[in-house]
Amino acid sequence: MFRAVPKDQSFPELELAVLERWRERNVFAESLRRRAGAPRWSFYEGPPTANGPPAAHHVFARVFKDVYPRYKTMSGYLVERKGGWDCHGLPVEIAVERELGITEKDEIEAFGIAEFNNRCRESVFDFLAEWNRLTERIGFWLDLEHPYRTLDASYIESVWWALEQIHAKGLLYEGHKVVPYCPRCGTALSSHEVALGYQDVVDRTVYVKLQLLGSEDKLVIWTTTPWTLPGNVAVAVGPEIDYVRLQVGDEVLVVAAARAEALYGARAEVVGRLPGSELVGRRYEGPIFAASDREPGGLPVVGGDFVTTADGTGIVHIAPAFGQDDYDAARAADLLDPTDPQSVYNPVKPDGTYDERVTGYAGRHVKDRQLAADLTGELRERGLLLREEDYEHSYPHCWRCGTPLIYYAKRSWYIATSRLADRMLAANETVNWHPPHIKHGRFGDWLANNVDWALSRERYWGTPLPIWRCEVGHVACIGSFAELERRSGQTLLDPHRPYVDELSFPCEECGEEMRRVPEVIDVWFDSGSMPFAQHHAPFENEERFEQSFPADFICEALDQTRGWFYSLLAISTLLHDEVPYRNVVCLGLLLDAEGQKMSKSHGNVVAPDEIIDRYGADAWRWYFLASKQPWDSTKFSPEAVGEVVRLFLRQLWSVYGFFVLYANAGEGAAAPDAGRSDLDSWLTSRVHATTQAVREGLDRYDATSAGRAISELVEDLSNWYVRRSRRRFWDGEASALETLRGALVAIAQLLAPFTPFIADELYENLDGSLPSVHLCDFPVAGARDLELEAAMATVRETVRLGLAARAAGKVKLRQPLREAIVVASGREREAIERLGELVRDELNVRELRFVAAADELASHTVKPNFRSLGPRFGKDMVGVEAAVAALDAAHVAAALRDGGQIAISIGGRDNILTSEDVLISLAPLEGYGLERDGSHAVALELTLDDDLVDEGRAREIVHAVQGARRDAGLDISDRIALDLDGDAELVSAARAHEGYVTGETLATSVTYSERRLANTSSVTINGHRIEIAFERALKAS
RNA sequence: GGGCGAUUAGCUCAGUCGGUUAGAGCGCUUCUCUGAUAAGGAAGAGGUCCCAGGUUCGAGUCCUGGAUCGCCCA
Repeated sequence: MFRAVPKDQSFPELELAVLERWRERNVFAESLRRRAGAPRWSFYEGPPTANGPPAAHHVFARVFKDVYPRYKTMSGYLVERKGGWDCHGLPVEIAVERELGITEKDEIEAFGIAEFNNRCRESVFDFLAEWNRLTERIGFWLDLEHPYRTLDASYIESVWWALEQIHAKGLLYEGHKVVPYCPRCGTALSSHEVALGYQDVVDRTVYVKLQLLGSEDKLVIWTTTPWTLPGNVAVAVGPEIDYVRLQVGDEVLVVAAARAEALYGARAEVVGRLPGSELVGRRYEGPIFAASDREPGGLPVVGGDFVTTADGTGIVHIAPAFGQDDYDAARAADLLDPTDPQSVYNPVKPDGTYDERVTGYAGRHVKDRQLAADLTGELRERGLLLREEDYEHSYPHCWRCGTPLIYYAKRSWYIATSRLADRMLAANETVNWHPPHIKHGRFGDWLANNVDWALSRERYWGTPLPIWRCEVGHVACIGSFAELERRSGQTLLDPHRPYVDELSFPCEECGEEMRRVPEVIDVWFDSGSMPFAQHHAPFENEERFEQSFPADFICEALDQTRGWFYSLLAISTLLHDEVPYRNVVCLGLLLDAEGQKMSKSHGNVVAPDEIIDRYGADAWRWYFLASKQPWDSTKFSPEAVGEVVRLFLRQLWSVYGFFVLYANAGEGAAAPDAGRSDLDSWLTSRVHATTQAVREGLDRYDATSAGRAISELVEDLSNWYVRRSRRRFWDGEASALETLRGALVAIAQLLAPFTPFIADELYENLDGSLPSVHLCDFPVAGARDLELEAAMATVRETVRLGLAARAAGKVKLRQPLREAIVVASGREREAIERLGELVRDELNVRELRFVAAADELASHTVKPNFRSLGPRFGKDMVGVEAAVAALDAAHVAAALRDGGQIAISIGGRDNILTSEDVLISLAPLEGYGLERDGSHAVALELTLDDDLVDEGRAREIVHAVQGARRDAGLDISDRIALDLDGDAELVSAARAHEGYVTGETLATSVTYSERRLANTSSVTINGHRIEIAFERALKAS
């Protein structure tokens, strides 16, 4: 006996029971144990930060992180799945700042770095329990007991090792980074802080004329930030851009041709043209503003690809201290040494005032309201000002104090990744991206435009940069705790600040004391180090690193192209010159039902528990996996998950319940077995086809098509196999039951990676030979019977047309009809004849009659098959179309139906067409009840005789009795004593088909008009009344 | 401003190598079937495949330009 299946099973409750079973049987660990020694398939978990609650989009990612490892495990691989937590970083610090009610760095230092970092250490795991609970609840199998944590000393030591390796290769240097900077607060802002403070402002912009040395010409530059002009060291032109020389009054001005009209209209005369490349290398009179440390003379014109003609003049003023483009352009032109911070000319002090070098403006604040006017005034007096105007644009402001930010060069430690850009691009070529456009699109572009990795952060809660430096400037990069302790002679209690900062040691070169630099590193370097750092390699477990590197599979959302996808690749390339992952699934964003990004501030965040408690984890997983391709953004609505439950899970559950009901009911009964039917063979073939499709889908990381293939199978199972096999189940036919059970077990195995709970429940009850479906080997597709699959498709099409004909003739399905006339011949006729019982039964007709041609019922039309003929005839298709149209359709249909050929003449040459090349369709003639689609057609004989009417009435009576039985709450196998009374037409029909009526209703006796039985009901059938009375009879007959 | 992606029925989405009359599910209307089914079946309504050019015998599909939306970067 199988365990009874509750019809209204709550899936969330079922899942909790399955989870309990997994725990008891230790199934996840067992699934790994059974693959010990098997080939490895490596998965890397991209670590989330657990200082906030998990949300819907985390579930989305975790479902995709789960499905492929489960599939690969069932397919025979050892798939270890070590969890991980990203622990450091500014978001954690900000959460603690908020908790402490502070916003400034000096407040943190006053509070104490040790205590501040303690708070961070605790805060980062505030929601750990919730993450662990949700991870388990959604069935994401991940080793949560031994996760890697980026704050652990062992992890940090591995990161130090990596940095030391990079330093040893000469790829770690101190340079400048131009960062958004608040001159009032004296602090740089991170990108998300900048995003908080954009405002539309009107700025005064100026056009400045610069005398080109050795020429009469003057270059015209444009800037929205006049305060940066004292920092000018060069101007940039686009080498590919065309420039014009304009005669304006007695001056010749040079601007981009594309800007000339916008700037001067038709007033200026073009007196010359030249490409930007001819300007590169010339010099202009500068510096623009006098400075005590700068000699008057010439400054260079450089080339820059970033120069556009969208606004301005096409000639860009370059102040490397005040813009990243400027900095990069100056560097590219060798105007500064990236490893020497002093080489960046920066006349502005960190407090936002000019230093003493700037003649006449020292001490003035760059955002002083009067400053721009004063600078402009001086330019006007010196005859350099061409024009000034207001310019409205969006500009970032400090979110704390509202001060306009300036872009300002700060010292920063860099990794020279740009020197390895070619290696990273080569590595990227070997990666299998899903979707593929990421490779050469978003990610490839990012790599091709690679700039050095700005590694350092002037913060507290992070992996400390392991660089010690002496007063002289000698640098030591420490790659292990042991080395640090050896050199310092002290014990390292905690590698975090402030403890690590307390260790110092003499410089090996000059003997001066070396102290650690104050910075911590970018958290992306932490997580990108996980391939080795998660195992504390190379200090220990080196073999575990080697076994798991590179990852076969990683999966994260699209925003990780600049994040983890990059940091993994960069670090792997820096250290090993190897690609760290082979397959990447890159998920789109999760939006709300209106298409808005989910965010706390919008208030449209969906709490995972709401969905799980209402519909269950399987439903949600199935929704994510099978409803659409995951790489585009997904509009998520809870109702859509509910739809999945109804359409897929309930349908599957219902078939499962049906099986158990009849398998248990027929237990012990010696049912005659007619053997496997064509329907059984068809179902088995469909299972094999689906298995093949699921494997192919999952092998190419396309869970969506794999899932849809399973949907179609369950659909076929429920709406065709079971529907057409009811009688056999009722009779307890062993081969039908066994076929259905086999199909359900196979479906459970196919579904295991997708909906692990319901799959396990089905397997447990229907098979159970292993402790869990997740310990099974994934099914392997057996041989398909393609001929039978095609035949069944023809039959189902025939049935569909027959039902349509019934509907058109307004004849109820319970009313038997004499015959159906099917237009079919050859292979199609064979198929329908072979499975004729199905067609007769489903259409409720006594006979099937075949006509080879529907000539009496319909007329033929023929059209060329463009798909097959197009490539053959190309331009001549117009002629082909005409030639085919000119053929006698009935003749063509007859000839081709028997496997013949026809000839058409194109351009004086005969061409042979086969049945492949011509599409035949039918148009019904007037006056026939014919349903047709393409070349298929079915007509019904609608005339009824008494015999048919009686049989129809008998079926109606059976239907009524069954309804009464159900209403009385009888079990399906209860026997009854039956009495029928009422209009003579109905009673006589029942008498005429007494065997049928009693057989169908499990009546052990039937009487007429005696009315001695308990349950009575009255039913009207086609205007006639019948009284049904029955009571439960003893089962023994 | 730059890059990437998307745009197909009221909604959510398929649409293979360019090929015939562009599909499914949901929702809606009507009918029907049912002793597993909260299901199923039939019919109907519902389409400027974002727009404009181009290539082609033939374009939802390829190319160019544009619009709108989203993401990333500046």
